[in-house]
Amino acid sequence: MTAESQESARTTRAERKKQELRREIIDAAFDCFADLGYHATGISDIATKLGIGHGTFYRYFQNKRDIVDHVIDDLVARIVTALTAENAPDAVSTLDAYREQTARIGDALAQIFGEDPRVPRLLLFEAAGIDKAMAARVLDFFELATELTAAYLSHGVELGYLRADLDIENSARAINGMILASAIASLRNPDPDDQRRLSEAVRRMMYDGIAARRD
Amino acid sequence: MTAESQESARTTRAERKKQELRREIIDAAFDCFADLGYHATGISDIATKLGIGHGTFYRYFQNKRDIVDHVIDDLVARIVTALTAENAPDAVSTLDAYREQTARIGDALAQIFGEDPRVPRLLLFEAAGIDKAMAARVLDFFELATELTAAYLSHGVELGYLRADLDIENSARAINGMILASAIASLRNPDPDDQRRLSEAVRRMMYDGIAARRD
Amino acid sequence: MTAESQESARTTRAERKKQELRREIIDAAFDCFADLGYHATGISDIATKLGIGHGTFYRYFQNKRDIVDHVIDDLVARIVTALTAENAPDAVSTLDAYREQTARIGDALAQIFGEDPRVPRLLLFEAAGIDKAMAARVLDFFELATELTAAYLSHGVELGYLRADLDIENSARAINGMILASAIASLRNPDPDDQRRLSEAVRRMMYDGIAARRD
Amino acid sequence: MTAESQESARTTRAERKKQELRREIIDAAFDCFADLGYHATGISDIATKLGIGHGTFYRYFQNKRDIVDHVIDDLVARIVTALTAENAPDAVSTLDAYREQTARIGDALAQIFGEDPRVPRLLLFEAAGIDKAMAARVLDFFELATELTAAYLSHGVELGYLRADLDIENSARAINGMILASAIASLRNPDPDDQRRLSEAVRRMMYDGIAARRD
DNA sequence: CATGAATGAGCCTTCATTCAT
DNA sequence: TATGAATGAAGGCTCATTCAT
Repeated sequence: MTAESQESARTTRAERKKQELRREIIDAAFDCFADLGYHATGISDIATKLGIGHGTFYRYFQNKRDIVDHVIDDLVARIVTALTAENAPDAVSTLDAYREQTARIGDALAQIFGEDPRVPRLLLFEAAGIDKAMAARVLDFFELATELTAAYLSHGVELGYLRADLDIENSARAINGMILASAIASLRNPDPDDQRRLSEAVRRMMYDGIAARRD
Repeated sequence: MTAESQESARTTRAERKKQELRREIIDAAFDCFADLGYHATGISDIATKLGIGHGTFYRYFQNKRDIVDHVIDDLVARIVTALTAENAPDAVSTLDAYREQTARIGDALAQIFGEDPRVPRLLLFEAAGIDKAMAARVLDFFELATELTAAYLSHGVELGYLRADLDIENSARAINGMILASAIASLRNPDPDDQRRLSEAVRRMMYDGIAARRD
Repeated sequence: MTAESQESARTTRAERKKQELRREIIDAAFDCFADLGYHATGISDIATKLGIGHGTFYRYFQNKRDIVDHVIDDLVARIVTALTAENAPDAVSTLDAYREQTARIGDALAQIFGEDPRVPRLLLFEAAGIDKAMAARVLDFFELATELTAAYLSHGVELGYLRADLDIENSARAINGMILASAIASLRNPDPDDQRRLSEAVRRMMYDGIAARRD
Repeated sequence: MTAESQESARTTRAERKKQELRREIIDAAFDCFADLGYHATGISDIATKLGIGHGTFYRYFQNKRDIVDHVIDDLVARIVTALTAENAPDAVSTLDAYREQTARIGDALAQIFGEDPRVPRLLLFEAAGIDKAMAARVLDFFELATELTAAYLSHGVELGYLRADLDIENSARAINGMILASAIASLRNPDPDDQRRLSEAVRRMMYDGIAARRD
């Protein structure tokens, strides 16, 4: 092994350690922000939770505002991944298959929101109140979610299993609103059965509406 | 005019002035909280906006936390009033009348949310991030809204123009989620036409669902 | 009755009322200062206790600092009166009569200090901490007390029933220190029997000292 | 020098510096409280006197109320040390030795009170007026002083050089009252000669009383 | 590179005092 | 004359950020 490769290896290991600590700081910050709220969280809370000096924090992140951006990045990535993984819009071609896909996506979201209420709390209740820029980011996230949902609807309309006159974008917004309602409901009542019932009600709303059958 | 009635008149005028200023402080606080955010707002911002000394603020409200409660009270009252005024759940008895009522309620909400985006911003984006207690209030508000909506649905099921197997409470949550989505959408895009289209999409979701007709 | 005398009578009555209220304010201030302490007492506390507007206070006294001076004046006058009334230094001419006089004075002081612990508390524990000027007044009061006591001692030395080589002024200070100790002790323990025992110990200290008899 | 000992040395140095600054803050606070009074002293006064930022103060003490407790702790410890050092109650066994011991203790107190009038001023004039809790501490201190003095008297009674019928506790209070009078007198008149004369008058009061000899 | 001591901007809050009614 | 609404100086305290060690 040459001196260079040793050098490289050492650097790499140091680099890896650095990345690890960075990750830990983000996770600790997530915990603190979700538990105490952004404003009530001090940098020292995050540092103490990790057992590091709070000066160290500033070697990894510019300032308090910087870290919360990364925490939210993380959150959004996690949710988008759950929404897209194994569930491409064009993977189905019948209404029944679409219904099943909808259910799968719903389950994935319920998984994320339900298993850790700090996720929806931070995203819905904390983030937007931090400042204008973060509020804009939250709106962007909703818009992104609209686009994702709209892609599914769009595909269904093209294949003919969804209404031809569907207002795709706004229907996507409406559907996401119902998902949002689920997330909020889980904050108050984390019971999985109740969450499943709400999920079911959302799906019936989507497919059957609320009106009595006329036939 | 007797001394007594003068006394009474004077007291009344003073009392009225006091109530007026109280009102103005709530309104100014609403402006500040919605524009700058709760945490970025100082008592002095509120006082300056009114041209009063900041000590005066404390003659009308205990502290910063106190005023925001009153601001939110106000907001909730305004919304609940809009939802219930002239629209008792039992005022209609057919699906068509119900659709119209739904539209009226939707318009009233759009009026409130649309005409002043600071209303949804404060309620949805600022309030919950203030502290745990306020987050709980926001959840309570959603629950209250659920109950209001559920009352409409319940009436419709009883009269037979809504599905007999409707999961009333959860459907109410789903519907409110769509309303919430409208409010959020209006934050990004205040265009009344777009809001109307979204409203329409929500109503079609409720009555027709998204699936293509099988006939 | 002439118009003039009516005028005069009315003025006099008004004047009397004014004096009464002034008195009441001083008493209420005494209560507040003794109970809450000078700094913790607000003008509004005094006004509220009397059921008057706190603006009215300023029609009777210049400011907060002004009233406390009057309260202390009052206190000092009460104590000096008790010390001098019926107990002129030259009223006695034998050691036994002097002992009795000492006991009488001691009783009078115990009366004042013992029956209302707020008196010594305000004078000893509150007053001196208010500001430099008041601290000086308290020192002046101690000096005045020294002079009063010294007058008794001086008379005794002249008549020969007290030691000829007595350092009158400093002995007066020492005696007053013992009285002071009694007042302080009464703050901790208001039991009249204990106070009487302490009084007795002070008198024996004065006449017999603490040493065992050599004879 | 190993890395460990370096580490240890550094820690120790930092620790020592910290303790030093803590000490300096207590001393500066003592100065301010004694000169300006507790209420008139701001944290910034203390910080400015030391040339540190006022935020630094809060790294060493909880709040303004906290520091004054430590200042008083310090004062009490200093006085108690002076009273007990080299002057155990059982170190003497004759009246003459006791007289000398009394004189030594008196000198030690005169030293403390006389050389720095801020000591008695803070303890007697400022402390008790701070709040109820501090007033109680001052009373506790007087009680502690009573016990210390009583121990001396008790020993003297046992050995027979003090009166067998001496009311030990109350005589201790009386003696301490005279000491208190000395301290107060030194506030007005710091002349050492005058203080010595007062000291002497106190001792004669203790041993000879004020009455003329009957022989 | 990690640390935590030091900093001070900035906020909330109190309350003595004034003055229009 | 009595009132109490209005005022703003003043001060305690927090905490994000910096930087010497």
